[in-house]
Amino acid sequence: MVAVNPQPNPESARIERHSLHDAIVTRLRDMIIEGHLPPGTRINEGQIGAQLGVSRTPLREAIKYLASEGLVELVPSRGAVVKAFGAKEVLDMIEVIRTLEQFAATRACQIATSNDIGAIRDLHDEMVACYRSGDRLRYYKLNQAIHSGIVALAGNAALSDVHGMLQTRLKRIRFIGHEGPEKWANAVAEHEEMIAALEARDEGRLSAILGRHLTLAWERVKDSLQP
Amino acid sequence: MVAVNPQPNPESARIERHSLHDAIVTRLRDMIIEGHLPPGTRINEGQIGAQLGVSRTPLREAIKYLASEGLVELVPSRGAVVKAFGAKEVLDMIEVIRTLEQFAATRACQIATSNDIGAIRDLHDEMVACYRSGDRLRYYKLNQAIHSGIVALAGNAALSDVHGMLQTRLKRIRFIGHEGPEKWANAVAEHEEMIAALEARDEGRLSAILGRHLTLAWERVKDSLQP
DNA sequence: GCGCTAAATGCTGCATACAGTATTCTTGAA
DNA sequence: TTCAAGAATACTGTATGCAGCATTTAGCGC
Repeated sequence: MVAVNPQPNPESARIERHSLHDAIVTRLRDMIIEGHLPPGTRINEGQIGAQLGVSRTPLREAIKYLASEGLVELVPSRGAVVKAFGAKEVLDMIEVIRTLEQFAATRACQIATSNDIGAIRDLHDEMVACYRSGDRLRYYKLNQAIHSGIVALAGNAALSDVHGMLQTRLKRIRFIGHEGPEKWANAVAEHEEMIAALEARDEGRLSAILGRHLTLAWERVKDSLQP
Repeated sequence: MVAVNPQPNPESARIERHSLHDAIVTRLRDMIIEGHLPPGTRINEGQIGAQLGVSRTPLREAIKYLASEGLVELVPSRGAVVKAFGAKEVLDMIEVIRTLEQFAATRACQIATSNDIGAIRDLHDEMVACYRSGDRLRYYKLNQAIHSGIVALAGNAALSDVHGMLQTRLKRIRFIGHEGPEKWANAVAEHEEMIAALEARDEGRLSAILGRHLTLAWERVKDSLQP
């Protein structure tokens, strides 16, 4: 059975010995995604370090890690700034994600077990419940988990890896996305179709729906972006 | 015109102010790719730092960067080890690369200018010359540059980004690949077809050839891998 | 009052120092 | 000889200090 976690935490089974590094990376990443550190912000090492209660050294290491992830940009002699994505860049990312998810869909329909698909279905049902109750944050996280989950069904670590990376870069932007109620309803309906196609193991249909879904995701966010 | 560099160095136009970080990252990466630091090796910060003539601090930051790139693995309290890829992982990476390159091929045939394609052709011709003269290292670098170049023709930064990342992880392995003379000859012939399809802007054919090419790339390397 | 220059402040980049943990070596007994 | 336990060593993880660069502010001429 393939791992399907909301938090793609590899080896979450074993105890966490001690890893300040991971803690800082995760914390910083969340601060960026949740908008505490808006795009364009210069990261002041002294200030953030004091805020997190750590010295500059491990903080700097975490920043370098996030720089490689593409969330921050390293400017020589001026530190790191939170990366800002323009409309074209976002569209590009979405198109790559579409390509990856469609590839994943094909594989998933071929090799996924019923249990695997059932796990996705459970996530979906939970997500629909959040939709009905208006729990936006939780809905959003489950939404991401479903997409990551389908990708995970393909059983390809490299695929999950790059997909997760692009998804992370887009997280802050997609969070803005589902604004209007009717758009939100559409998104839920699309997901419903997705799950149905997955359960029917209909590669072509799943692929088509995913493609459409991401096109609509683009429609939802594009107006809130700078050129 | 899209950038087509053997070294995918963004903004190589502007002067390099000072960036020990980049220097160390590049150096370390090369040491891993070229096999100076074989997979499984524990990176001794003191030793490598002394060897490169830098203190541990910037070296550690570079290591974290490469960890995010997937070239090294961070083991708590035991530092970093050079990541070793098994056969399945390599196959997975190749399949993702195939997906990405095929997507790129479609776009490239649509939007690339004749100049762009001419640049790729030049790289190819140079590569063939290296093949004839037996300049393996240069051949290898040009080979990578051609693949990166075609991807770059799609004009999608995120695509180039993830493709480059996976290609980097595979570099050391692919370098082992082209061993036998007849296999090498095959690879060159495939490339010839690729360029022809690109010049004809034949999306389908280019895509098919790229797919075949990567399948054969897998055939070339798979035997030299651990399970 | 406005623009330009220069001092002063703040921050980054790098090195070093120290504490804690893993690993290796040594010593002793079975 | 082999194994085990403890000491010694080596290395990682984190903090701190200092030098150099960027930015801001103050002073001065116009």
